[in-house]
Amino acid sequence: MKKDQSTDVLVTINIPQFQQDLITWFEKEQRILPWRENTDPYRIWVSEIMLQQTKVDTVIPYFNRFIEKFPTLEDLAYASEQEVLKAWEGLGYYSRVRNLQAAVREVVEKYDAKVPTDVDALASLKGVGPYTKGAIMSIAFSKPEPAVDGNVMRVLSRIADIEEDIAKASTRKIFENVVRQVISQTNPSAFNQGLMELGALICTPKNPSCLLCPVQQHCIAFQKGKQTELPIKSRKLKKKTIHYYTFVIENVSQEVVLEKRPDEGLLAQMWQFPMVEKDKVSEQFIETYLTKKYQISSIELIKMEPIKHVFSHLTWFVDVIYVKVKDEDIQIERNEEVVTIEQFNQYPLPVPHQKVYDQWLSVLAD
DNA sequence: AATGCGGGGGA
DNA sequence: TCCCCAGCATT
Repeated sequence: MKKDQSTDVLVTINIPQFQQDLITWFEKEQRILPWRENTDPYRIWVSEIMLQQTKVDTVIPYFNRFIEKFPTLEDLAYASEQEVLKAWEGLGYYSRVRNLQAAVREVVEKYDAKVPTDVDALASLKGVGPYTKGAIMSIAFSKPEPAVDGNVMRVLSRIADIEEDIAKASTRKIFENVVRQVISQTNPSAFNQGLMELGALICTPKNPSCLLCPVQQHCIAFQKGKQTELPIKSRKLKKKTIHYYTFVIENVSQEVVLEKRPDEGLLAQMWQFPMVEKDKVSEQFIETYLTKKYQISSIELIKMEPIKHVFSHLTWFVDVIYVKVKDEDIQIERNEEVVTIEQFNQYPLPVPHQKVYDQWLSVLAD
């Protein structure tokens, strides 16, 4: 059974009062954040991409370094992919930055390096979805477009007592319709940011601070005492696990082998210590596998600390093996390189392999 | 409509 | 442990 959410909101909320309460609170209480220094569309854009599924505190240092390195849209467009990936190292969801650079290059070519103010042009850019489009339109261009993220769905589900499952893709549109009805036409930027800031600071997932809430008087869930029961969110299935061996293959010159991951999929185009699924190589044949693959004869294998790494959809268990090679030459494949310690900072590594790298360094220090 | 895609922090 | 986080692309 479905309620008519549109009517619900309209008859229940004093919209002008709600807008004023929210905006006044936001203007007064908003956090000082680097991307709030101005409304440069490029900076807003970068911040919005970084903030996807990522907390503000995590983003801040990345944003500052990124903008310092790529101050303008054109700086980013002309940078090398590897340099850009390196600037994103550790932030996760790396396709975000590859899409961002592709989009920025398109803006340089098609729109004279100006972020398009047209909604559809903006939405057509790689990596710019319904949320990011609305965020840029409202924050950078002051246009009254909805920008519905997880915060907004949580806040509005409580304000308007909406019981739709926010885990479902189709639910976002319901909230966009709600926002279209209640958004401030005169200050859509502060309104949208206010909803999100409220979700981050007051209307939190657990233990919301309703007594401090600037829009408490508008909140149906609070009136009903059911604020902790909203939003409704179905949970998802268990993760898969994969077991790997990874090898720190060090030659007599204290260099190691790195391999580049494929162009698509998990951790695309990132670098790692050579890794193989345990299914493919049983423990007793590791030495055979290595000597054959790298065309070497004299090696010593030393077990290091295993690593567990949890992704959003799967878990890696990685056995780390330190391989000291006595041979002069190592035969490597096309996607591999032999790297010195000094060169390491040029290679973007995912976090689990940064941990391997740290282990290797501490061994060398002994 | 469902799934793949990172990583960190809080309860 | 599980959940959550200023989501998007692909199928």
